[in-house]
Amino acid sequence: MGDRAAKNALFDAFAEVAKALSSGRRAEIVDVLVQGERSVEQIAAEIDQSVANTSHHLRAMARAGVLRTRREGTRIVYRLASDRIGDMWAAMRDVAAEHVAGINELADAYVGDRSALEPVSRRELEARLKAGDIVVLDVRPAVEYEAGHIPDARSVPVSELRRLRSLAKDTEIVAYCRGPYCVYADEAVRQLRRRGFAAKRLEDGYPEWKRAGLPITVGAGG
Amino acid sequence: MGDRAAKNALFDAFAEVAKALSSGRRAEIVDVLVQGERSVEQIAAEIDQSVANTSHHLRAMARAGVLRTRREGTRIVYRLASDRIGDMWAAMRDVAAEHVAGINELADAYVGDRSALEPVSRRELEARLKAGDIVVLDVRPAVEYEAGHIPDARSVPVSELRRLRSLAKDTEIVAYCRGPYCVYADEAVRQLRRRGFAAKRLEDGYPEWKRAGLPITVGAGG
DNA sequence: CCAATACTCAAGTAGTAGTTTGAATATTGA
DNA sequence: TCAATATTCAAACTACTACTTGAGTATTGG
Repeated sequence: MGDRAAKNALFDAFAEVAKALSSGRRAEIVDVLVQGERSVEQIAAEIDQSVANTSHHLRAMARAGVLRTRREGTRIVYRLASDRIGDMWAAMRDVAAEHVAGINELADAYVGDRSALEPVSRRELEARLKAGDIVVLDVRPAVEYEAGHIPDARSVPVSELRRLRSLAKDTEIVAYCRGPYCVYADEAVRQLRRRGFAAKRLEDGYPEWKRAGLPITVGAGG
Repeated sequence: MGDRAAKNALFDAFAEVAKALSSGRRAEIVDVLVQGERSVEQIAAEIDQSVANTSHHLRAMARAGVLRTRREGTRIVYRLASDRIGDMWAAMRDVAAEHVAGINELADAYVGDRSALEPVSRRELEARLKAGDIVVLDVRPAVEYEAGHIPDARSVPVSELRRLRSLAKDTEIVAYCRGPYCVYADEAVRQLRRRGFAAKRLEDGYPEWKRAGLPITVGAGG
Protein backbone atom coordinates (compact mmCIF):
# COMPACT_ATOMS: atom_id res chain seq x y z
CA MET A 1 0.00 0.00 0.00
CA GLY A 2 1.11 3.50 -0.80
CA ASP A 3 4.02 2.42 -2.99
CA ARG A 4 5.36 4.14 -6.07
CA ALA A 5 4.28 1.62 -8.68
CA ALA A 6 0.70 1.65 -7.43
CA LYS A 7 0.60 5.44 -7.30
CA ASN A 8 2.00 5.66 -10.83
CA ALA A 9 -0.62 3.24 -12.11
CA LEU A 10 -3.44 5.13 -10.40
CA PHE A 11 -2.40 8.53 -11.69
CA ASP A 12 -1.72 7.12 -15.15
CA ALA A 13 -5.33 5.97 -15.09
CA PHE A 14 -6.50 9.49 -14.20
CA ALA A 15 -4.35 10.83 -17.00
CA GLU A 16 -6.10 8.50 -19.44
CA VAL A 17 -9.16 10.69 -19.11
CA ALA A 18 -7.18 13.78 -20.07
CA LYS A 19 -5.56 11.87 -22.94
CA ALA A 20 -9.02 11.09 -24.23
CA LEU A 21 -9.48 14.84 -24.82
CA SER A 22 -5.93 15.77 -25.65
CA SER A 23 -6.12 16.15 -29.39
CA GLY A 24 -8.06 18.87 -31.15
CA ARG A 25 -10.13 16.36 -33.10
CA ARG A 26 -11.11 14.50 -29.92
CA ALA A 27 -12.09 17.74 -28.26
CA GLU A 28 -14.31 18.43 -31.28
CA ILE A 29 -15.85 15.00 -30.92
CA VAL A 30 -16.82 15.78 -27.33
CA ASP A 31 -18.13 19.17 -28.40
CA VAL A 32 -20.39 17.45 -30.93
CA LEU A 33 -21.54 14.67 -28.60
CA VAL A 34 -22.51 17.16 -25.91
CA GLN A 35 -25.38 17.96 -28.29
CA GLY A 36 -26.49 14.32 -28.39
CA GLU A 37 -25.48 10.91 -29.72
CA ARG A 38 -24.14 10.43 -33.25
CA SER A 39 -23.03 7.67 -35.62
CA VAL A 40 -19.40 7.30 -36.67
CA GLU A 41 -20.15 8.67 -40.12
CA GLN A 42 -21.93 11.74 -38.78
CA ILE A 43 -19.09 12.49 -36.39
CA ALA A 44 -16.53 12.04 -39.17
CA ALA A 45 -18.43 14.58 -41.26
CA GLU A 46 -18.62 17.07 -38.36
CA ILE A 47 -14.90 16.97 -37.69
CA ASP A 48 -13.79 16.66 -41.33
CA GLN A 49 -11.83 13.48 -40.84
CA SER A 50 -11.83 10.08 -42.54
CA VAL A 51 -14.24 7.53 -41.14
CA ALA A 52 -11.36 5.19 -40.31
CA ASN A 53 -9.51 7.84 -38.35
CA THR A 54 -12.68 8.95 -36.60
CA SER A 55 -13.46 5.34 -35.69
CA HIS A 56 -9.97 5.03 -34.26
CA HIS A 57 -10.43 8.11 -32.06
CA LEU A 58 -13.88 6.99 -30.95
CA ARG A 59 -12.68 3.55 -29.92
CA ALA A 60 -9.79 5.03 -28.00
CA MET A 61 -12.13 7.37 -26.17
CA ALA A 62 -14.55 4.54 -25.45
CA ARG A 63 -11.65 2.47 -24.10
CA ALA A 64 -10.77 5.37 -21.82
CA GLY A 65 -14.33 5.31 -20.51
CA VAL A 66 -15.60 8.68 -21.71
CA LEU A 67 -17.80 7.32 -24.52
CA ARG A 68 -20.44 4.57 -24.72
CA THR A 69 -21.80 2.84 -27.80
CA ARG A 70 -25.05 1.32 -28.92
CA ARG A 71 -25.95 -0.44 -32.12
CA GLU A 72 -28.83 0.78 -34.29
CA GLY A 73 -29.24 -1.40 -37.35
CA THR A 74 -25.99 -1.31 -39.28
CA ARG A 75 -24.88 1.81 -37.43
CA ILE A 76 -22.90 2.19 -34.22
CA VAL A 77 -24.04 5.20 -32.24
CA TYR A 78 -21.62 6.88 -29.82
CA ARG A 79 -22.58 9.06 -26.86
CA LEU A 80 -20.89 10.63 -23.85
CA ALA A 81 -20.64 8.22 -20.92
CA SER A 82 -22.29 10.88 -18.72
CA ASP A 83 -22.96 14.60 -18.37
CA ARG A 84 -19.87 14.85 -16.16
CA ILE A 85 -17.78 14.54 -19.35
CA GLY A 86 -19.52 17.65 -20.61
CA ASP A 87 -18.73 19.41 -17.32
CA MET A 88 -15.09 18.50 -17.71
CA TRP A 89 -15.03 19.76 -21.30
CA ALA A 90 -16.57 23.03 -20.10
CA ALA A 91 -13.95 23.34 -17.34
CA MET A 92 -11.23 22.70 -19.91
CA ARG A 93 -12.58 25.36 -22.25
CA ASP A 94 -12.86 27.86 -19.40
CA VAL A 95 -9.30 27.20 -18.30
CA ALA A 96 -8.13 27.66 -21.88
CA ALA A 97 -10.12 30.87 -22.27
CA GLU A 98 -8.63 32.22 -19.05
CA HIS A 99 -5.04 31.09 -19.33
CA VAL A 100 -3.96 30.03 -22.80
CA ALA A 101 -2.06 32.81 -24.50
CA GLY A 102 -3.46 33.66 -27.89
CA ILE A 103 -6.71 31.77 -27.52
CA ASN A 104 -8.70 34.93 -28.13
CA GLU A 105 -6.93 35.52 -31.42
CA LEU A 106 -7.62 31.92 -32.47
CA ALA A 107 -11.26 32.23 -31.45
CA ASP A 108 -11.61 35.49 -33.35
CA ALA A 109 -10.05 33.90 -36.42
CA TYR A 110 -12.66 31.16 -36.27
CA VAL A 111 -15.83 32.92 -35.13
CA GLY A 112 -15.03 36.37 -36.51
CA ASP A 113 -15.83 39.61 -34.75
CA ARG A 114 -18.86 39.20 -32.56
CA SER A 115 -19.19 42.62 -30.98
CA ALA A 116 -21.70 43.73 -33.63
CA LEU A 117 -23.97 40.80 -32.80
CA GLU A 118 -24.73 42.17 -29.31
CA PRO A 119 -24.57 38.86 -27.42
CA VAL A 120 -27.33 38.39 -24.86
CA SER A 121 -26.52 36.77 -21.50
CA ARG A 122 -28.35 33.70 -20.17
CA ARG A 123 -29.74 35.81 -17.35
CA GLU A 124 -31.15 38.41 -19.74
CA LEU A 125 -32.65 35.79 -22.05
CA GLU A 126 -34.30 34.11 -19.07
CA ALA A 127 -35.93 37.41 -18.03
CA ARG A 128 -37.15 38.23 -21.52
CA LEU A 129 -38.49 34.73 -22.01
CA LYS A 130 -40.62 35.23 -18.90
CA ALA A 131 -41.75 38.63 -20.16
CA GLY A 132 -42.61 36.92 -23.45
CA ASP A 133 -41.58 39.81 -25.68
CA ILE A 134 -39.07 37.96 -27.87
CA VAL A 135 -38.82 35.00 -30.24
CA VAL A 136 -36.07 32.49 -29.52
CA LEU A 137 -34.65 30.50 -32.43
CA ASP A 138 -32.73 27.25 -32.04
CA VAL A 139 -30.59 27.22 -35.18
CA ARG A 140 -28.92 23.85 -34.57
CA PRO A 141 -29.78 20.79 -36.70
CA ALA A 142 -33.27 19.46 -35.93
CA VAL A 143 -32.04 16.31 -34.13
CA GLU A 144 -30.19 18.42 -31.61
CA TYR A 145 -33.30 20.49 -30.98
CA GLU A 146 -35.26 17.31 -30.36
CA ALA A 147 -32.63 16.01 -27.94
CA GLY A 148 -33.30 19.08 -25.78
CA HIS A 149 -33.85 22.83 -26.19
CA ILE A 150 -34.71 26.06 -24.40
CA PRO A 151 -38.49 26.16 -23.65
CA ASP A 152 -40.58 27.96 -26.29
CA ALA A 153 -37.67 28.11 -28.73
CA ARG A 154 -38.54 27.43 -32.37
CA SER A 155 -36.41 24.98 -34.32
CA VAL A 156 -35.05 26.72 -37.43
CA PRO A 157 -31.80 25.05 -38.53
CA VAL A 158 -29.49 27.63 -40.03
CA SER A 159 -29.66 25.75 -43.35
CA GLU A 160 -33.40 26.40 -43.54
CA LEU A 161 -33.39 29.95 -42.32
CA ARG A 162 -34.19 31.31 -45.80
CA ARG A 163 -37.62 29.73 -45.62
CA LEU A 164 -38.52 31.58 -42.43
CA ARG A 165 -41.50 33.78 -43.29
CA SER A 166 -43.97 33.99 -40.45
CA LEU A 167 -42.27 36.68 -38.37
CA ALA A 168 -43.19 40.34 -38.08
CA LYS A 169 -40.27 42.64 -38.89
CA ASP A 170 -40.50 44.37 -35.54
CA THR A 171 -40.16 41.16 -33.48
CA GLU A 172 -36.95 40.89 -31.51
CA ILE A 173 -35.12 37.63 -32.13
CA VAL A 174 -32.49 35.81 -30.07
CA ALA A 175 -30.71 32.95 -31.82
CA TYR A 176 -28.67 30.26 -30.06
CA CYS A 177 -26.73 27.17 -31.05
CA ARG A 178 -24.14 24.75 -29.63
CA GLY A 179 -22.09 27.09 -27.51
CA PRO A 180 -19.74 30.05 -27.49
CA TYR A 181 -17.48 28.54 -30.15
CA CYS A 182 -20.29 27.58 -32.55
CA VAL A 183 -20.89 29.83 -35.55
CA TYR A 184 -24.45 28.81 -36.48
CA ALA A 185 -26.05 31.55 -34.39
CA ASP A 186 -23.64 34.16 -35.77
CA GLU A 187 -24.52 33.15 -39.30
CA ALA A 188 -28.24 33.24 -38.44
CA VAL A 189 -28.06 36.70 -36.85
CA ARG A 190 -26.18 38.14 -39.84
CA GLN A 191 -28.67 36.64 -42.28
CA LEU A 192 -31.69 37.84 -40.30
CA ARG A 193 -30.30 41.36 -40.02
CA ARG A 194 -29.75 41.53 -43.77
CA ARG A 195 -33.45 40.79 -44.09
CA GLY A 196 -34.36 43.57 -41.71
CA PHE A 197 -34.98 41.71 -38.45
CA ALA A 198 -33.76 42.83 -35.04
CA ALA A 199 -31.66 39.79 -34.15
CA LYS A 200 -29.05 39.07 -31.47
CA ARG A 201 -27.24 35.92 -30.38
CA LEU A 202 -27.16 34.20 -26.99
CA GLU A 203 -23.62 34.62 -25.65
CA ASP A 204 -23.13 30.89 -25.18
CA GLY A 205 -25.40 27.98 -26.16
CA TYR A 206 -27.76 25.20 -25.16
CA PRO A 207 -25.31 23.03 -23.16
CA GLU A 208 -24.39 25.99 -20.95
CA TRP A 209 -28.07 26.78 -20.43
CA LYS A 210 -28.72 23.21 -19.38
CA ARG A 211 -25.62 23.04 -17.21
CA ALA A 212 -26.75 26.18 -15.37
CA GLY A 213 -29.82 24.24 -14.26
CA LEU A 214 -32.28 26.33 -16.27
CA PRO A 215 -35.49 24.67 -17.54
CA ILE A 216 -35.34 22.70 -20.79
CA THR A 217 -37.81 20.93 -23.06
CA VAL A 218 -37.15 17.54 -24.67
CA GLY A 219 -38.79 16.35 -27.90
CA ALA A 220 -40.30 18.03 -30.95
CA GLY A 221 -42.81 20.28 -29.18
CA GLY A 222 -42.46 23.97 -28.10
CA MET B 1 -14.35 32.92 -40.71
CA GLY B 2 -15.64 29.52 -39.75
CA ASP B 3 -13.13 27.67 -41.86
CA ARG B 4 -11.50 24.35 -41.12
CA ALA B 5 -7.97 25.55 -40.48
CA ALA B 6 -9.16 28.12 -37.94
CA LYS B 7 -11.40 25.59 -36.19
CA ASN B 8 -8.55 23.07 -36.04
CA ALA B 9 -6.24 25.67 -34.53
CA LEU B 10 -8.81 26.71 -31.94
CA PHE B 11 -9.61 23.19 -30.82
CA ASP B 12 -5.94 22.23 -30.84
CA ALA B 13 -5.48 25.10 -28.40
CA PHE B 14 -8.22 23.72 -26.14
CA ALA B 15 -6.58 20.32 -26.36
CA GLU B 16 -3.31 21.84 -25.12
CA VAL B 17 -4.94 22.18 -21.71
CA ALA B 18 -5.82 18.49 -21.65
CA LYS B 19 -2.33 17.61 -22.85
CA ALA B 20 -0.96 19.53 -19.89
CA LEU B 21 -2.61 16.93 -17.62
CA SER B 22 -2.34 13.90 -19.85
CA SER B 23 0.51 12.07 -18.21
CA GLY B 24 0.35 10.49 -14.80
CA ARG B 25 3.30 12.51 -13.54
CA ARG B 26 1.72 15.78 -14.64
CA ALA B 27 -1.51 14.85 -12.97
CA GLU B 28 0.49 14.25 -9.79
CA ILE B 29 2.09 17.67 -10.16
CA VAL B 30 -1.34 19.28 -10.27
CA ASP B 31 -2.43 17.20 -7.29
CA VAL B 32 0.54 18.52 -5.32
CA LEU B 33 0.17 22.15 -6.43
CA VAL B 34 -3.51 22.18 -5.44
CA GLN B 35 -2.11 22.18 -1.89
CA GLY B 36 -0.02 25.28 -2.58
CA GLU B 37 3.04 26.47 -4.49
CA ARG B 38 6.26 24.45 -4.56
CA SER B 39 9.81 24.67 -5.90
CA VAL B 40 11.04 22.40 -8.69
CA GLU B 41 13.06 20.34 -6.27
CA GLN B 42 10.15 19.81 -3.89
CA ILE B 43 7.88 18.75 -6.73
CA ALA B 44 10.53 16.37 -8.08
CA ALA B 45 10.73 14.75 -4.64
CA GLU B 46 6.94 14.45 -4.39
CA ILE B 47 6.59 12.71 -7.74
CA ASP B 48 9.80 10.66 -7.51
CA GLN B 49 11.31 11.98 -10.70
CA SER B 50 14.61 13.58 -11.65
CA VAL B 51 14.79 17.34 -11.29
CA ALA B 52 15.51 17.69 -15.02
CA ASN B 53 12.48 15.69 -16.03
CA THR B 54 10.29 17.50 -13.51
CA SER B 55 11.55 20.84 -14.78
CA HIS B 56 10.71 19.75 -18.30
CA HIS B 57 7.14 18.87 -17.32
CA LEU B 58 6.71 22.09 -15.35
CA ARG B 59 7.89 24.27 -18.22
CA ALA B 60 5.57 22.48 -20.64
CA MET B 61 2.63 22.99 -18.29
CA ALA B 62 3.56 26.65 -17.80
CA ARG B 63 3.75 27.06 -21.58
CA ALA B 64 0.26 25.57 -21.85
CA GLY B 65 -0.95 28.21 -19.39
CA VAL B 66 -1.91 26.04 -16.42
CA LEU B 67 1.09 26.97 -14.21
CA ARG B 68 2.74 30.24 -13.22
CA THR B 69 6.21 30.81 -11.81
CA ARG B 70 7.87 33.19 -9.44
CA ARG B 71 11.46 33.45 -8.35
CA GLU B 72 12.40 33.29 -4.69
CA GLY B 73 16.14 33.67 -4.22
CA THR B 74 17.78 30.88 -6.15
CA ARG B 75 14.56 28.93 -6.33
CA ILE B 76 11.81 28.98 -8.94
CA VAL B 77 8.41 28.45 -7.36
CA TYR B 78 5.57 27.03 -9.43
CA ARG B 79 1.85 27.41 -8.68
CA LEU B 80 -1.46 26.71 -10.44
CA ALA B 81 -2.49 29.56 -12.72
CA SER B 82 -5.86 29.64 -10.94
CA ASP B 83 -8.27 27.61 -8.83
CA ARG B 84 -10.12 26.68 -12.02
CA ILE B 85 -7.25 24.28 -12.80
CA GLY B 86 -8.04 22.52 -9.53
CA ASP B 87 -11.70 22.34 -10.51
CA MET B 88 -10.73 20.75 -13.79
CA TRP B 89 -8.50 18.23 -12.03
CA ALA B 90 -11.40 17.38 -9.71
CA ALA B 91 -13.74 16.93 -12.69
CA MET B 92 -11.17 14.67 -14.33
CA ARG B 93 -10.79 12.55 -11.22
CA ASP B 94 -14.56 12.26 -10.84
CA VAL B 95 -14.97 11.21 -14.45
CA ALA B 96 -12.24 8.62 -13.99
CA ALA B 97 -13.79 7.34 -10.76
CA GLU B 98 -17.16 7.01 -12.48
CA HIS B 99 -16.16 5.65 -15.87
CA VAL B 100 -12.67 4.21 -16.05
CA ALA B 101 -12.77 0.45 -15.80
CA GLY B 102 -10.51 -0.87 -13.10
CA ILE B 103 -9.86 2.44 -11.38
CA ASN B 104 -11.22 1.08 -8.11
CA GLU B 105 -8.78 -1.80 -8.20
CA LEU B 106 -5.91 0.61 -8.88
CA ALA B 107 -7.07 2.89 -6.10
CA ASP B 108 -7.36 -0.04 -3.69
CA ALA B 109 -3.88 -1.18 -4.65
CA TYR B 110 -2.54 2.26 -3.76
CA VAL B 111 -4.59 3.32 -0.74
CA GLY B 112 -5.40 -0.13 0.59
CA ASP B 113 -8.71 -1.13 2.06
CA ARG B 114 -10.39 1.84 3.65
CA SER B 115 -13.64 0.38 4.87
CA ALA B 116 -12.19 -0.20 8.35
CA LEU B 117 -11.28 3.48 8.67
CA GLU B 118 -14.97 4.52 8.70
CA PRO B 119 -14.63 7.60 6.46
CA VAL B 120 -16.58 10.63 7.66
CA SER B 121 -18.37 12.83 5.11
CA ARG B 122 -17.80 16.59 4.83
CA ARG B 123 -21.37 17.17 5.94
CA GLU B 124 -20.92 15.08 9.07
CA LEU B 125 -17.60 16.69 9.94
CA GLU B 126 -19.17 20.12 9.54
CA ALA B 127 -21.95 19.22 11.98
CA ARG B 128 -19.59 17.75 14.57
CA LEU B 129 -17.25 20.71 14.28
CA LYS B 130 -20.18 22.95 15.21
CA ALA B 131 -21.09 20.65 18.07
CA GLY B 132 -17.44 20.83 19.13
CA ASP B 133 -17.22 17.25 20.35
CA ILE B 134 -14.27 16.14 18.21
CA VAL B 135 -10.64 16.96 17.49
CA VAL B 136 -9.69 17.50 13.86
CA LEU B 137 -6.13 16.76 12.78
CA ASP B 138 -4.54 18.12 9.61
CA VAL B 139 -1.84 15.53 8.92
CA ARG B 140 -0.37 17.21 5.84
CA PRO B 141 3.08 18.84 5.90
CA ALA B 142 3.06 22.08 7.91
CA VAL B 143 3.40 24.39 4.88
CA GLU B 144 0.20 23.04 3.44
CA TYR B 145 -1.60 23.62 6.72
CA GLU B 146 -0.39 27.20 6.70
CA ALA B 147 -1.56 27.73 3.12
CA GLY B 148 -5.09 26.93 4.31
CA HIS B 149 -6.88 24.47 6.57
CA ILE B 150 -10.20 23.53 8.12
CA PRO B 151 -11.02 25.91 11.03
CA ASP B 152 -9.93 24.64 14.47
CA ALA B 153 -7.91 21.80 12.96
CA ARG B 154 -4.56 21.10 14.62
CA SER B 155 -1.50 20.72 12.43
CA VAL B 156 0.12 17.36 13.14
CA PRO B 157 2.10 16.18 10.10
CA VAL B 158 1.94 12.43 9.85
CA SER B 159 5.74 12.31 10.28
CA GLU B 160 5.40 13.87 13.73
CA LEU B 161 2.39 11.96 14.89
CA ARG B 162 4.43 9.90 17.34
CA ARG B 163 5.07 12.98 19.42
CA LEU B 164 1.36 13.63 19.93
CA ARG B 165 0.69 13.36 23.65
CA SER B 166 -1.85 15.90 24.81
CA LEU B 167 -5.02 14.04 23.89
CA ALA B 168 -7.40 12.17 26.17
CA LYS B 169 -7.94 8.57 25.06
CA ASP B 170 -11.68 9.02 24.87
CA THR B 171 -11.53 11.98 22.45
CA GLU B 172 -12.86 11.24 19.00
CA ILE B 173 -10.42 12.20 16.26
CA VAL B 174 -10.99 12.94 12.57
CA ALA B 175 -7.87 13.14 10.40
CA TYR B 176 -7.73 14.66 6.93
CA CYS B 177 -5.09 15.26 4.28
CA ARG B 178 -4.80 16.14 0.59
CA GLY B 179 -7.79 14.32 -0.83
CA PRO B 180 -9.41 10.96 -1.44
CA TYR B 181 -6.26 9.53 -3.04
CA CYS B 182 -3.88 10.70 -0.36
CA VAL B 183 -2.70 8.13 2.17
CA TYR B 184 -1.46 10.39 4.97
CA ALA B 185 -4.79 10.34 6.81
CA ASP B 186 -5.05 6.55 6.44
CA GLU B 187 -1.61 6.15 7.92
CA ALA B 188 -2.50 8.54 10.75
CA VAL B 189 -5.75 6.76 11.61
CA ARG B 190 -4.04 3.35 11.70
CA GLN B 191 -1.29 4.69 13.92
CA LEU B 192 -3.69 6.44 16.30
CA ARG B 193 -5.86 3.34 16.63
CA ARG B 194 -2.86 1.23 17.50
CA ARG B 195 -2.32 3.66 20.36
CA GLY B 196 -5.89 3.31 21.51
CA PHE B 197 -7.54 6.43 20.12
CA ALA B 198 -10.95 6.52 18.42
CA ALA B 199 -9.86 7.85 15.03
CA LYS B 200 -11.57 8.12 11.63
CA ARG B 201 -10.61 9.79 8.37
CA LEU B 202 -12.42 12.47 6.37
CA GLU B 203 -13.62 10.81 3.18
CA ASP B 204 -11.89 13.33 0.94
CA GLY B 205 -9.54 16.18 1.86
CA TYR B 206 -8.84 19.88 2.25
CA PRO B 207 -9.18 20.92 -1.43
CA GLU B 208 -12.64 19.36 -1.64
CA TRP B 209 -13.65 21.09 1.60
CA LYS B 210 -12.52 24.43 0.17
CA ARG B 211 -14.11 23.78 -3.24
CA ALA B 212 -17.42 23.06 -1.52
CA GLY B 213 -17.36 26.63 -0.23
CA LEU B 214 -16.97 25.66 3.42
CA PRO B 215 -15.11 28.01 5.78
CA ILE B 216 -11.32 27.84 5.90
CA THR B 217 -8.52 29.43 7.92
CA VAL B 218 -5.26 30.68 6.42
CA GLY B 219 -1.98 30.94 8.35
CA ALA B 220 -0.48 29.27 11.36
CA GLY B 221 -3.31 29.89 13.83
CA GLY B 222 -6.15 27.52 14.80
C1' DC C 1 34.63 37.91 -7.98
C1' DC C 2 34.00 32.92 -6.50
C1' DA C 3 31.88 28.82 -5.08
C1' DA C 4 27.60 26.70 -4.12
C1' DT C 5 22.97 26.06 -5.19
C1' DA C 6 18.97 25.55 -8.11
C1' DC C 7 17.21 25.15 -12.26
C1' DT C 8 17.18 24.72 -17.45
C1' DC C 9 18.85 23.16 -21.88
C1' DA C 10 20.41 19.81 -25.42
C1' DA C 11 20.99 15.42 -27.26
C1' DG C 12 19.73 10.80 -27.52
C1' DT C 13 16.69 6.66 -26.98
C1' DA C 14 12.61 4.01 -26.67
C1' DG C 15 8.08 4.05 -26.97
C1' DT C 16 3.49 6.01 -28.33
C1' DA C 17 0.03 8.80 -31.12
C1' DG C 18 -2.34 10.61 -35.41
C1' DT C 19 -3.31 9.82 -40.03
C1' DT C 20 -3.75 7.30 -44.46
C1' DT C 21 -4.69 3.35 -47.27
C1' DG C 22 -6.80 -0.86 -48.27
C1' DA C 23 -8.71 -5.13 -46.57
C1' DA C 24 -11.91 -7.50 -43.32
C1' DT C 25 -16.12 -7.97 -40.62
C1' DA C 26 -21.01 -7.50 -39.19
C1' DT C 27 -25.78 -6.30 -40.05
C1' DT C 28 -29.73 -5.38 -42.98
C1' DG C 29 -33.09 -5.95 -46.57
C1' DA C 30 -34.12 -8.35 -50.66
C1' DT D 1 -28.14 -16.74 -49.14
C1' DC D 2 -26.38 -12.37 -51.34
C1' DA D 3 -25.31 -7.65 -52.21
C1' DA D 4 -25.05 -3.21 -50.01
C1' DT D 5 -23.88 -0.46 -46.21
C1' DA D 6 -21.45 0.85 -42.04
C1' DT D 7 -17.78 0.19 -39.19
C1' DT D 8 -13.41 -1.73 -37.63
C1' DC D 9 -8.83 -3.70 -38.22
C1' DA D 10 -3.93 -3.91 -39.84
C1' DA D 11 0.10 -2.06 -41.62
C1' DA D 12 3.02 1.67 -42.45
C1' DC D 13 4.71 6.27 -41.99
C1' DT D 14 5.65 10.53 -39.65
C1' DA D 15 5.75 13.11 -35.64
C1' DC D 16 5.74 13.60 -30.99
C1' DT D 17 6.46 12.39 -25.79
C1' DA D 18 8.77 10.81 -21.48
C1' DC D 19 12.80 10.12 -19.43
C1' DT D 20 18.03 10.01 -18.80
C1' DT D 21 22.54 12.00 -18.84
C1' DG D 22 25.64 15.59 -18.76
C1' DA D 23 26.58 20.32 -19.67
C1' DG D 24 25.16 25.17 -19.18
C1' DT D 25 23.10 29.35 -16.88
C1' DA D 26 21.49 32.45 -13.20
C1' DT D 27 21.30 33.90 -8.43
C1' DT D 28 22.96 34.16 -3.75
C1' DG D 29 26.13 34.73 0.08
C1' DG D 30 30.68 35.21 1.27
